[in-house]
Amino acid sequence: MAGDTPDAGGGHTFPPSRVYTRYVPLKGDHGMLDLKFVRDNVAAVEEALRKRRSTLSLEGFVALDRERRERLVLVERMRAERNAASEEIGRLRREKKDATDLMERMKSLSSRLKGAEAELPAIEGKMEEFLLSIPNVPAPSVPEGAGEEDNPTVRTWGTPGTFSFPVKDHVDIGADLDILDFDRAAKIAGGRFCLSKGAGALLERALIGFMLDVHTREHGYLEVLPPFLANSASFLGTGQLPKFEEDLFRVAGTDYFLIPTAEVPVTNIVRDEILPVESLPLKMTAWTPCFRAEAGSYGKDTRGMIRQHQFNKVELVKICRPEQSAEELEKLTADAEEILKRLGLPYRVVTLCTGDLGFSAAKTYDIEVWIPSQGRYREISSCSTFTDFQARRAKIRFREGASGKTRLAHTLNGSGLAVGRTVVAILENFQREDGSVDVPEALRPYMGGMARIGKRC
RNA sequence: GGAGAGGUGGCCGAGUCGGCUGAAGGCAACCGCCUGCUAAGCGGUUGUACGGGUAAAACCGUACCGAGGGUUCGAAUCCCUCCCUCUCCGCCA
Repeated sequence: MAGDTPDAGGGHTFPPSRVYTRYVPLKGDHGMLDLKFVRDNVAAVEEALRKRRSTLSLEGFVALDRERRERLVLVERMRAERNAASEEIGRLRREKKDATDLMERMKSLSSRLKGAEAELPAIEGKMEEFLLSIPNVPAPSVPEGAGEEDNPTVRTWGTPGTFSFPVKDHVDIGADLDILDFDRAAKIAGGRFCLSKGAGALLERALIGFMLDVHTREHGYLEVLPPFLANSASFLGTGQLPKFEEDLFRVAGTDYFLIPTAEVPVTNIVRDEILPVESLPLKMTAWTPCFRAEAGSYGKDTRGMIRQHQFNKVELVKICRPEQSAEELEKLTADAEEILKRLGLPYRVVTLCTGDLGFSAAKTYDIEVWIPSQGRYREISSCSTFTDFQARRAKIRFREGASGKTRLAHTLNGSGLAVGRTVVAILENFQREDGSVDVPEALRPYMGGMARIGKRC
């Protein structure tokens, strides 16, 4: 790469783990995430944290903020004095007059100023770290609750089928049909990986094509194919960093992380940009593989392809005006649901309660598909609005036509859908007594007309 | 990997031997004027953040010319480090 200077090791130097591209505030020098909002709404933020069952406390932050402002006033007063004197010196010298007296005095002021300035970064660093760790404030319509069990069901579609024979799970179905091979995947990579073969691989590819086609041709999304690795600044923008590095795979010795969702590269397409208002809502869809470390989920869903280190997903991302975001979330969720309807898979939609809400989200609908072998619904899509949370971090703005003012956009995203889990749902819901699986009508054109997956001969 | 060029405001683009440059000039946008309509033309306005101030404004201050550091009374301008982009050569899907 041009401009790089080899170090002693002959390679590039990247930030060590946990050191990220510094948060760069909006054009400012020492701006904060939403300093004013937090300062002016301490009670509201604390209430939001309580609802989220978070242990974070604003205590200390308020004092830190006061201290910062006191010092800032001091520093800025000194700078003003210095600037005025410097201008005076310039004038004197242009008039060929002596300025050594003033210069001497400024020399001492300048060194005192340096001392005063030196105290600020530490305070601001602490405040910044804190602000980056505050989760988004839940939307007013989000029900309060402690966890998963408190998520209310919004609606249910379809009826779980009944089987006149003992149902098999997708692992057995896949093994019997020789289309899923977890043993060899483990040999190649390890646990939580899958190798699809024959109709299994075709099914996965068909689903990706089907989903993308519906979203681009019928729902008006622009298809994008982004990088599958992204840098730390991008992850900071969408909120996966700095708090959740342990969930990510990092490429050793680099600033690159494997994306855990297309949300990261796609939302960051417009990072640091001011968008023309008429381009909103911006709707994009992308297929990507997703990579997740799944640290802390040991023993959970170890069997099968429900929880993998790598899985395919078709993602929906929207960038819109604040006034549009509530409605756009409903539409986005409906767009994801449409896929399940066309595939004929029974599902329900739940609203995540405050205690179950993700870090960056203000409101989330989970779409859960029926899994016969488990006798319950499992998440297959998660549709969220982040309000201006990601936009603030990633500096995604738009210019209001009338006032000419820039405003933070709202960002949303949702799976449309998780492809691996869709494969699971299809295999299990459409299995037949003889071990074969019916291919949903909508998918057949994408599978060369194949109507049923049977044993290979 | 080797060699070179460059990163300035919404965009393009000047910045001389460091000082009066938040930053010329142009475009775009907005507000007036002019004009059968449109186009052209004329005049004016238009960055962001933080802090102070205000009922809210006005207003005042500070910072920001890729990022970080240094020199200096003073840096877009000088020095160092890093990042990124572009061009050519090499290698490669």
